Amino acid sequence: MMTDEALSALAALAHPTRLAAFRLLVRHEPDGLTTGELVEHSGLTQSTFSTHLAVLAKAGLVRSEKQGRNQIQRAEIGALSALMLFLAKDCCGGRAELCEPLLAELTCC
Amino acid sequence: MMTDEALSALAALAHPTRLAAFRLLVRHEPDGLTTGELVEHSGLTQSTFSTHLAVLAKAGLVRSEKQGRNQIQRAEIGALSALMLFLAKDCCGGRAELCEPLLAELTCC
DNA sequence: ATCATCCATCGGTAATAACCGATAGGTGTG
DNA sequence: CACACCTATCGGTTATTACCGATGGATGAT
Repeated sequence: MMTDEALSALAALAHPTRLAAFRLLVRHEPDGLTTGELVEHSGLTQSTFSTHLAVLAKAGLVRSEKQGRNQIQRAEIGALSALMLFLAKDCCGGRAELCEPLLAELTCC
Repeated sequence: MMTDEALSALAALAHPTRLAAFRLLVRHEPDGLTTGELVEHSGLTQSTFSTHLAVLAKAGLVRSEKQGRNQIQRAEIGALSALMLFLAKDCCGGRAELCEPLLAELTCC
């Protein structure tokens, strides 16, 4: 993952509405949710939420698929993994000792 | 890590200058760098960079320590780990199979 | 004591992002 | 074909953020 991709992923998640939507989508993998359901959860206007969704999509964190007249949204777990790997390499690159506690916590969950 | 903390950490890292500074600090653990050195790397004004540094500090990603008339900045690896754990729990919570590839990559680095 | 250095904060401007209502393009239904 | 529904995009306003120069407090050197 390039720095620019990481930046847009970070920016996409750095918003309450988008982070909540993304986490909700992760919990609904692999079925996904329709845009309308996400809008309801967000409490925002359909148009406002749509732009948030576009940010997530542009960052590669969410992919959408048309199903009838609904749009199914799904979390792109691979993008999340890539982002975490990007962050992890900052400390693990050459200094694995710094990441050891992190790995210990991750493997237990 | 609470959602608000994760949000401020994400927002702090979602900026080219701040992400670069943070990564640089991680690479210079545990010695740290002075604010002046970071300013040089950033290519920005001292005042502008100082506000960026404040964002990182407020998010708990950087802690500073006074040393003479210099201010030594250090990356807070624990905060990075906490953020990654926060993100990881989204997919690992109840569905460890999604995080398996991530863990495989992490343990190898 | 004086002076230079380092850095945080203030004031102000310009750019960016968030939000809404309204519109319009598709898609299924009657 | 007409109609209702779902969703993306446009136009415009407001709020937030980024950036700079300038100021001032603190520290070390002369």
